[in-house]
Amino acid sequence: MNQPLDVLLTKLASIGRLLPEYEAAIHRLPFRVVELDRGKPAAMEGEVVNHCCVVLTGLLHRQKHMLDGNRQILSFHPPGDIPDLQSLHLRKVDYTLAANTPSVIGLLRHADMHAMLRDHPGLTGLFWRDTLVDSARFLTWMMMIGQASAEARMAHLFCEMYVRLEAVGLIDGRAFNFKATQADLAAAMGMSIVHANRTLQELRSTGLLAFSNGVVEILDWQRLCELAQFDSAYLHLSDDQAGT
Amino acid sequence: MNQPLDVLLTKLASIGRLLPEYEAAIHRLPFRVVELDRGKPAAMEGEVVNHCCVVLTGLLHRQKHMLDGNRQILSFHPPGDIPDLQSLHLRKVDYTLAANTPSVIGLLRHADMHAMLRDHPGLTGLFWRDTLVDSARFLTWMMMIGQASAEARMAHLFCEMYVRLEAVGLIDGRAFNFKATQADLAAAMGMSIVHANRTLQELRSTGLLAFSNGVVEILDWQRLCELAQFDSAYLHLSDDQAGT
DNA sequence: CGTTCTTTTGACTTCAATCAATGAGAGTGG
DNA sequence: CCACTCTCATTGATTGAAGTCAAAAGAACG
Repeated sequence: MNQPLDVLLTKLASIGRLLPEYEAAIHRLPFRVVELDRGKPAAMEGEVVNHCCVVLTGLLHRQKHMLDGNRQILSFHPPGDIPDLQSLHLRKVDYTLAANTPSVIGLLRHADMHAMLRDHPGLTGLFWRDTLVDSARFLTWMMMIGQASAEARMAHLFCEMYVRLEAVGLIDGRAFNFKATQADLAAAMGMSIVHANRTLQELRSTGLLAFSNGVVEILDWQRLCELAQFDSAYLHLSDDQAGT
Repeated sequence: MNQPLDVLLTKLASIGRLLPEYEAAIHRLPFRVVELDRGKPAAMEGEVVNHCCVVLTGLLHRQKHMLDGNRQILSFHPPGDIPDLQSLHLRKVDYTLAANTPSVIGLLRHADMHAMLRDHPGLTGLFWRDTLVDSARFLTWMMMIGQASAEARMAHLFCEMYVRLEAVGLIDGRAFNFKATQADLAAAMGMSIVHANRTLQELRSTGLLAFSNGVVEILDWQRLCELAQFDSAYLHLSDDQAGT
């Protein structure tokens, strides 16, 4: 059965135990499909929402603006993610969620999700866990932005995208799609566009990766991880799924 | 009734609706009191835990180390916080939780908490919400570290501490205890110690605040907020507590 | 009181931001 | 099909913010 929400199931299975009962419940969930052009918002800072969205294809990102207009990209969201799952309990969103690439999303009504979670408390734990993994990624990003060199930061971002996309089967050999512009990368890593460009050139010239036209190819995973000081533990893929 | 966990109730009430039924359930929760000297860890990076801790007095912080030894302080936790609440569903912790000030904490066994949440699904929502507010703070920190000037970052930290401490009644006039060293502030804001020192001097000399011997006094809240571009919305105090 | 931790200062260096152009490609309309 | 416009990537020159190094001065603590 090839249904739109399958990628969500893959994602959930990658971070926890997904019982057949839960799969069935999720497949019963009503959703509305929406297409987004690049740059178009799915949720705006300050808005109060009563639905969340699951990424079906494409790539979304969250960003937050300072009062003076500067923006920080907080995270990227490949298919399978529910970037605004926290809106279930924090209905006023405090970031902008936008399409980084032309994307297709599915809108899930809070009411439907609450009903589903009420009937399946174990699924509540899995969704909660998903928001916690989200949070764990922020910890690592914060550490990288605060402490790592520009080169390490940039390398780390590519490492993370590689591992996360692999978890949902979106890696083709050693290459994957990542259409973020250099301005996006700069906003994500807290550096200027010019510096992002030069940092990328550094990574390319040392033969760690290729990146052009929105396609990344990892050329030396080993050295890339070393440079990035990358340890995928923080993504909590298939580690303790203990539960009670 | 003046019980050790009262400060936890105050904290929970500040971010959501705390029913009498929930208060009673929390007061029935068994816990073990532990005292921590400054610097002593309550949880270590990589450890698998089966309890979490509620801060009763003092101040804890979370920090994460890069492979090369650099550390980033991720958050500070005044009384009422459960800094490692996420361990309920992410049992392998990926940060170190340590006492920033000599502190007293209460250890809560996961098993007891799971049992309590099973009996009170609405309380599950409130605890979930707490972890989401935690996460929302990371978003803002990340934005500040990535985009703001050193002065704005530092000012923002003091603004946040003020508002959070006020929510649990730990502000004395315009002053509050905050015994972090300048090395801690530097590690929290992603800057060098020397620069943290100079940034603090800047804040003092412009008459925005006083800070010495672990006591902060806000001298000009208005201007401090402006400089920090501080907007407390991200702390989600008493905003939408909608639920289903 | 000596030891250790923390704060502060000055001098110097470097990483990264800013400013200012120039290319390179993709899409549009005449 | 070719100008025209956009956006995005790239480069060089310059400036500036923040890091590093080193040392001194205070505080805190047995």
